Amino acid sequence: MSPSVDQPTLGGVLDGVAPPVPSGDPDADVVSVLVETPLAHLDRPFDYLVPPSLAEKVAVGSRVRVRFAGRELGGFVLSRTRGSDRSDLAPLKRAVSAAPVLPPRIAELCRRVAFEHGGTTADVVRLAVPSRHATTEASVLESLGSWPGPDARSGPSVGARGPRETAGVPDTEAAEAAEATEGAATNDTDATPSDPWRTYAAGEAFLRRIRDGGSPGAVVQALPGRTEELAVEAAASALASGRRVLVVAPTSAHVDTLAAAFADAGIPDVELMRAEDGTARRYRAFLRALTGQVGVVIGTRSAAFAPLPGLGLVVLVEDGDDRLAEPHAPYPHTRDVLLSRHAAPDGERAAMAIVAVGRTVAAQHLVRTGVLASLAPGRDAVRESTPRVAAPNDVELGREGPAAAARIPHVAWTLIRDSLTTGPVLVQVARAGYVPALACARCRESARCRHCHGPLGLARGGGPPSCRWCGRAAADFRCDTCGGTAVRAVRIGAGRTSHELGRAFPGVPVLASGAGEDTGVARTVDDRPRLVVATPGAEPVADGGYRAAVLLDGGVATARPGLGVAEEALRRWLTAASLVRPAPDGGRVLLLGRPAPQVAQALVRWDPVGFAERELAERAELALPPATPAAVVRGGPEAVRSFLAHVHADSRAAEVAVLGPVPIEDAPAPGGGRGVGEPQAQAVLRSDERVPLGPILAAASAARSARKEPGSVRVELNPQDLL
DNA sequence: ATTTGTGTGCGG
DNA sequence: CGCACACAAATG
Repeated sequence: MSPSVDQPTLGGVLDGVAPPVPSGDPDADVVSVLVETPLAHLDRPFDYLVPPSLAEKVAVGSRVRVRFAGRELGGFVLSRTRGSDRSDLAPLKRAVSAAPVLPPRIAELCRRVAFEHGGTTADVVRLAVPSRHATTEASVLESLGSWPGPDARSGPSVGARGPRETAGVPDTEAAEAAEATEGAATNDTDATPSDPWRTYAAGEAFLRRIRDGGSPGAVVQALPGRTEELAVEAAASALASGRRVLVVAPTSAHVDTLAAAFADAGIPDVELMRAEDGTARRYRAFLRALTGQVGVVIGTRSAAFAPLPGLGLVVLVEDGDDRLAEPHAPYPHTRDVLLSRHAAPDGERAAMAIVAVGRTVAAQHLVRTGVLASLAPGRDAVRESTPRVAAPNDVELGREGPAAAARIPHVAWTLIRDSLTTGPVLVQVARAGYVPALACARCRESARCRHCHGPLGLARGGGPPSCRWCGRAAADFRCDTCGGTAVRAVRIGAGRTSHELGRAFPGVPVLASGAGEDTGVARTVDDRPRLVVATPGAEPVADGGYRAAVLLDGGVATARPGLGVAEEALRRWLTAASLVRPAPDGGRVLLLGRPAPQVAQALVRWDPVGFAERELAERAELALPPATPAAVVRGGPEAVRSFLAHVHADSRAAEVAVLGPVPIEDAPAPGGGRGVGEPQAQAVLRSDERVPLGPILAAASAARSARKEPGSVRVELNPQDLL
């Protein structure tokens, strides 16, 4: 984010030398159209005449079809004016619909996001506006009477219990007026004590500012199980200020849980927006949000663009989850989209709360740069509401001796056995296929550690097989069952591990939960004793909380190469540990498998903020994102080379370091999985923090497009998987 | 990408 | 001079 840079403006007057065209009709009905062309150098609005026959069906924000470079393309009306400085305008070909699906504030949002990521506005609009569903549109139109006319300054009125409509983006005065006149009527907000926010020194002040129509921003470290309450209370405050609320979470399961919490709190007019809902449902939710019929939208990634009028608060839940990273160009992260709705000077200026059990390095960077405040609970609150965590080292595990019958380290066996007497126990394993696990080459029985009988696996970087439980290297393997000495690789995940644990704890029901498992993902389990074996992200919530959790594969999670691996490991452990009862109620967590000590300590001390701070400092020292912005450029060697040539020619790029290009293997070709085996190259651009990379990247893409240079490049800003 | 405009070369 | 082709620029 760099608000100080000059940005092009949608619908702005074209610069450059004006061609000597005669002035057109001063009364002509003219629209500025964002044309859906894939050409990067044509990312600017174009004017068209509105033929009288289409005058009624065309509105600002509506879909149209236009003739462009000889072809008929789709587009969106950005603005409508009388008269034009040129007389040779082409007429609109067709008005697709009167529905103003791309209102100016969302068009501006798309343009800003495109600008920051070096992509085109049309690409971002494709992410923001769902595909049209005519039947649904007709039914919503009928329930509404009519779409707002082109001159309407606000959407249609909302239901009696909904928030008051405010004109466009409500300014502080409008919000204050709403509060002054109707604040007392909505005081069911005050009837609900804002307990979860009292955990934070600045929590109540944060809520008060939202209620007063302000737009504070904060990153909040949530205590286990409190995320939903935090979101509900913040939303109630924004609604009380006469503004609307957007909540974005990584998965449908998160959305369901949040929706249930909002329903319990009696908050009306909540709409859910999820990618998997299908065209009709999705378009319906979108139109209801657009027309001001809902006060709160809760959704997954694509909901970040929800066109809520009078947006007063955006809440981002669990921002470290990789499902919030957009997989389509220009790859904007949900965090960046929502940040644009919070902090952009010409944006909607909504309040913002990033609520997560952990703390991402990216969020900590926003704290460090003063964009968002940091709210973290005190030590006492943490001790009261989190389980006791232990991460025994080799020595501690080694002292156990070779407990012959034990199939897992004695401490873990004892913990699981004792905890199972009163309720469910969670075992977190790495995803199937993620761990290169080993089996006896002869009898296919899984290869076992001779000390603790844990399963053997191979580290990613090579080296001898080692135990996934105690971490000891196993140089000389001998199969317990058949005496074979050779091993072979197998895929091992929740299913396999649950089978093994089932044998270790006969009579105990075992449930495997994971995306790649036959049994699928379970969302909840009851309070009865049970072993639950889950892969990260697929942990069911236990009624009453797990009595204990054992986190296997700790070393696998932290030993992989790559930026953000430690952060991701800690996030996964915290997520699993958050499902365990707090320490005062006996909750215990055991982290096994030789995790990196600093990361393990961050879990033991339950200190995600401190960890993120140290990680951020390290990234700053190494000039890595997010401390230092970086972009990855991938594609055919020639395409990458020409892209870099344009970057070098850009005077703004004087402070931009170019690393590479280097040949890479296995990279997916831009635009899909095709082109496997074609040579690929990668370069990394690294910027001085004051030089935003977005416009430089966009200019290089535009130049390549204008010159019809062959091939394509994939440009991604601050990717999670750098290195 | 497609169209439109401009320049150049060569045959007439 | 007129036409065909090549290349560049614009695309409303």
